[in-house]
Amino acid sequence: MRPPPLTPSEASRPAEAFPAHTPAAAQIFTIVLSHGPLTRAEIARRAALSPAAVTKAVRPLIELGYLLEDADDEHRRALGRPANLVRVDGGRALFLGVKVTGDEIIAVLADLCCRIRVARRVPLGDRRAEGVLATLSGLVLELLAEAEELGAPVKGVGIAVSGDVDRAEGLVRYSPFLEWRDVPLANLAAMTVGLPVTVDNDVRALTVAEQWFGAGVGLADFALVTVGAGIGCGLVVGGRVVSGAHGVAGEIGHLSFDPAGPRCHCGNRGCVEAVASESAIVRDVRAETGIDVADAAQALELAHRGDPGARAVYARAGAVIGRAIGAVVNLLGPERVIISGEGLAAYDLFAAEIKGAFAASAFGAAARCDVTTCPLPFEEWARGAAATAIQSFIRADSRDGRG
Amino acid sequence: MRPPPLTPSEASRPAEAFPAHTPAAAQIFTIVLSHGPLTRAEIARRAALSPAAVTKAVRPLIELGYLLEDADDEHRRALGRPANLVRVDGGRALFLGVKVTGDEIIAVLADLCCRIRVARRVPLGDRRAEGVLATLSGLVLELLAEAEELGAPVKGVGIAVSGDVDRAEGLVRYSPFLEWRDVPLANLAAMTVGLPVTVDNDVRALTVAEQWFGAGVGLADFALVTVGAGIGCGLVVGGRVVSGAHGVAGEIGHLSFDPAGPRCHCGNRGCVEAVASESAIVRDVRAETGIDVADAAQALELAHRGDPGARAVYARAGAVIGRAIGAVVNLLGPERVIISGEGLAAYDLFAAEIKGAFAASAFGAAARCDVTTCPLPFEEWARGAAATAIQSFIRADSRDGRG
DNA sequence: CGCATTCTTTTCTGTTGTCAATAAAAGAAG
DNA sequence: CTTCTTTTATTGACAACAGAAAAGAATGCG
Repeated sequence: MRPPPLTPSEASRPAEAFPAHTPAAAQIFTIVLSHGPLTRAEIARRAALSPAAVTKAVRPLIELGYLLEDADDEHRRALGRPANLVRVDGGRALFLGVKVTGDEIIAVLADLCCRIRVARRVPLGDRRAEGVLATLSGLVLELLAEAEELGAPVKGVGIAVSGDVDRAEGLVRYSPFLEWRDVPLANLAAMTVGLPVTVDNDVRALTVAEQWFGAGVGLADFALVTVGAGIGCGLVVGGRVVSGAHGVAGEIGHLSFDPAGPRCHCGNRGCVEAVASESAIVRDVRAETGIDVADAAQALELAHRGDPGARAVYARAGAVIGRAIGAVVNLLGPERVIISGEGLAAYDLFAAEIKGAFAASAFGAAARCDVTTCPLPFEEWARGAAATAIQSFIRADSRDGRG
Repeated sequence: MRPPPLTPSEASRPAEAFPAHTPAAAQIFTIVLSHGPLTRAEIARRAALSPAAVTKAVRPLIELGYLLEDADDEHRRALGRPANLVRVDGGRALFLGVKVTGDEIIAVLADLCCRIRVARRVPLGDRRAEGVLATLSGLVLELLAEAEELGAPVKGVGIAVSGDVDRAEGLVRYSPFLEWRDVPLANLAAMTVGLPVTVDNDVRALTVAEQWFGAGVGLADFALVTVGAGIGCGLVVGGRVVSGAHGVAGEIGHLSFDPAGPRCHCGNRGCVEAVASESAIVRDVRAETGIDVADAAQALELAHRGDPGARAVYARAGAVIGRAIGAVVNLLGPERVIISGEGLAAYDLFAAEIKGAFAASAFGAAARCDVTTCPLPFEEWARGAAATAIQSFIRADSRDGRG
């Protein structure tokens, strides 16, 4: 249950273990990580532990430099001993996050607080595992060199891949975009980069990032909906990211609300992806306006210029997304839904329809759910991967799971 | 964290505490409860504990009679010391389960293994809280008298109510059928019956019963779909029953897959309940056949006699239910979906359509989900309530939560 | 300057669960 | 019939974790 004590040689190695011996220590660190600087007393309250336990857990973390302490000058209460704030030293450790898509690899170097320090993207010629692995290794080495200059050790690598991914096994079971089946990516990558590697589904990785560092902080139940080339959804229920019994969950893109809708590549009609994905929107804008827009950007521009046909296409997409969110909310009753993704560029065209369709389909108390958006710069997917690496680092041996 | 030690007077009271001091003990008891007789070695494996810990946790439970031990004559392995099986003594304690509907109260007396010993139902004239409480108390007293004869102490009462129920607070926030708002039912009932009372949503209660004693045993992710007067859904994700941030979850009945479908009382069109609930089916059978069937039973009989119009109505209902199950499966990727409810009487009319629509809408690996049915005698809802009472009894003070 | 107040640390103690050794209960082998 | 092997169960020593209580620290207030 508990990791064996470190031998001297292990302890002096650069890749020393994270000193969160006990689940309580990992929980405390996670709380400080997500909820910014806190006093020990506040940590004790949030973790439902005694102040003594917090002091004891915090000490080794401070000694090894993962936590920093300073006086709380801001909100000094009138009375009593002034509190000391405890916060995470982001610069203490670095992590690599890598997002692999069908045609490029995006990698970021993030610190322990998951702030991006360096970002890189590289096009991908060969989709076969060996080729991808070679490109990936090159990119990782490049970022490791950058990390060298920042003077902090890189403690882990996270890789995000779309499709059916088994994080525990580090296995990509099936990835349609890459045309991979049963690729033991974590082991392969760990071999070539010499660091612990965490592999997870891309949407789940993004969800972890939101849960620990984003709009999902402190929420036990929320959903993250990504709109872009595909429509995805990450779910957090009871503080845990949902993976499903077979490794697949949050497949919001193939919900269908209209049996007469356009045909989807999955074989059904009216799927959310068949209406609201980038390719579907481009297709529909062409059909509706007769203008041969080349890609999503052009379609978007056309709609922004006020073309009624194009606007109607976006409105339809928004309505379908809103209904899909309504379905998620009715089923799971989350506290918040975060909409994100490249498709958010068109949010002004969507927004009213999304909110309208959501409000109409949410039932009862579920409608109290807060629907927000969160911009998604291109490195965000890779940052999600870094978040999974941080997660793995913190609880290298202690399973916990609350956000 | 731990309950205070019992004073002598408390210890000698009939309602002595359950001796599951530690979370591990509660976990062990739960494992034995759901997974039938087990050897200590097997319990240790399942609970990820050392055999020593199991021995220590089991002893007081045997001493107080909650567990029984006997030799394992069945599957004697060739070699080694013969194992002793540990099992729960169902007769050691009794629980009351009560289901309150708009027009009747159903109550059962169940043992610790959640086997029903006695069942009663009483019509309900007055839906106001005081009237219901009076009828409920009468029924409870009646069953307590029966319990007297069985010679085992009644340790708790569970009450299941449809609508928005806060189990932790014992509060019925809103129940449309009863027209209740913010009724502190647990406290009120505890006052009149003098026993610990657990109040929960009816579908969640049924889900707990399936998770601990039914088709959901051992599954970390499953869904229970009830078909009847309404269409409901209980969800278990990561071993925990989903309640949603606002107390509402599993609202499958108001998913809509057809914007042109019949209008639903919630204001939308094409909701599952507007197509597949008993009242919708009766309405549609009348419209389709021109025969003025009085209720669901007559509609069912008509369909069973082969009337094509009636059969078409059931087929439509089945298709919608199948799509709803598909949505649940795509979102959560459960291992199994259990279909139950009074409407199951028509399952032969539904089945093909449900399976077809489910198979068509399930995406990728999610389709590996197993779809089963589970008959639902009328007392089953009340049994679910009893299961929640058992659950509360076992972890009176230790929070755990895995099934 | 003492006092109240709040945050933090220390010391002590009890609980819990693991470890390793041992006992128990068989069949198998000689 | 004895001894060995194999598996299950128990025991007692031990380590570690977290809580309680009390003391310590750092401030404002009268």
